[in-house]
Amino acid sequence: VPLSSSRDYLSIGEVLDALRKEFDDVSISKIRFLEAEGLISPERTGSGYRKFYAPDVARLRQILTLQRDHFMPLKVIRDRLAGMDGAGDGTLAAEPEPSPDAQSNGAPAVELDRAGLLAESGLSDDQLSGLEDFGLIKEPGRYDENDVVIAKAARRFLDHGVEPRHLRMYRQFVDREAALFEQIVSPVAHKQDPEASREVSRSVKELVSLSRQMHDGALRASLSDLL
Amino acid sequence: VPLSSSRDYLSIGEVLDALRKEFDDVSISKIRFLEAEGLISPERTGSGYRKFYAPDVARLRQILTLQRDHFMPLKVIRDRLAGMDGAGDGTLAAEPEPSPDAQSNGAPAVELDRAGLLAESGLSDDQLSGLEDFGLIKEPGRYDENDVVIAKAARRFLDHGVEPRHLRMYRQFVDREAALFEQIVSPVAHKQDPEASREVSRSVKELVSLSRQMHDGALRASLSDLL
DNA sequence: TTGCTCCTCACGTCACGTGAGGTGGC
DNA sequence: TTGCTCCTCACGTCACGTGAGGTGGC
Repeated sequence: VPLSSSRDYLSIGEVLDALRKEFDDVSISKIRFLEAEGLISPERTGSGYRKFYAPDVARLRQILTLQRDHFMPLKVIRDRLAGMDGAGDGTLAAEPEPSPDAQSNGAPAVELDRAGLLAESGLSDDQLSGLEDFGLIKEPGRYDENDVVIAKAARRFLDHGVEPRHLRMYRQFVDREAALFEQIVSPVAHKQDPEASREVSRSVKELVSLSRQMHDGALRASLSDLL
Repeated sequence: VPLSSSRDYLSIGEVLDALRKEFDDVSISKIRFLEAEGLISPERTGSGYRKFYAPDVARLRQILTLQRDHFMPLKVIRDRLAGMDGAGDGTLAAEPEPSPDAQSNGAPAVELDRAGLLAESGLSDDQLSGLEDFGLIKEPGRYDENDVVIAKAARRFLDHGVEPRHLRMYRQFVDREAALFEQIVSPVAHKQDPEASREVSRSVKELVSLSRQMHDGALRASLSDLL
């Protein structure tokens, strides 16, 4: 969106035009609502018109992404962005390296042992071993939230007569996807600064969301005569 | 869900249990809300408990499907179901055979031409041709809602530098999945009665939902170090 | 008898949309 | 000057969720 030479900000309507290609649910009233809720704070002209500078638009884009791709409610988005505002502006370098397995995003970090995963999923010991044999669960003795999702889905697949070996294709496919996504973000991932790693995380999250949509759309299309 | 021999209906809690495998956003308060809004009218016991007979559960399932898969607001669903109530109860035989591509479940049946799909997705003509070349969209000149989902996701993938040929793997994988699901339901699918075809549709929908969960869980697990 | 399930009714909430009535900018 | 964009403020709405206070069923 080329800016006119005499202005370095966008009006609310211009912001709408700039964002609606990316976010089909954006609206003027939504942008005003987000300001009323304290999520954005654009400057004003003398006569009260909102002025959106590049960082304002970037922040809006981030909010809309968190809503769309991570189903995050506004209250959570507000808290998280407030936390980032307080912690610095992205140019810090002196923070102690966070431990690799500590989730920076405040995820509940489920940790179950084998018995816990069996109880949670309803799988038998043998069935879980089958999933581990085919690479769907990595058998470290400690299982996280992804393992719970996988185990529960597998359990219900088994009810339909699907066997663990059939599920191997998920492992194979996901490996190919993950390799593609890693390749896509690798130019940024190899940079050292902390802003780069946040950008990688954002990109990967969006790619995961796109993957789900692509997979779902294609699968429904394939099966439309049975649906 | 096996019914006890002395009852031929389900309580609201039993309905919840029966439906939540298929619809993860169903709740007791939601079911009660749907009654308050006039979308369902279960009978009551002498003491006021709701009684859900098979047709009530079927109607609920239909409402939830229209919400989830066709993003239909309740007002529209209500009007549509009211129209169908007036037209007959599903046991008619004198209706002219519906044409094979007419959706039996009242889907809005999005139909776009090529220009419409391009406008809706933001893809260029060449990009859409690329998707068609790699089998993601079947180029009949008429596109449905699945094509819109696919095209929009593809558009955003392209923004990330993914090329149409990379997306071919979705086609390949989905073909394998679809073949597995068809094999699973084939014993029932070969029966002739109409109840069988409804059961096939229900099973396939659940398999699609399980597929999404399995895929999502495995992909997030694979990429956890980048998330 | 004891939980557990279910009931109603009022109110709350989340994320906006609508519309009246008015001012500002190229 | 004339549309067009933008402004506020009050109210509406959609789809539920919550919680109090109470009754029913194995």
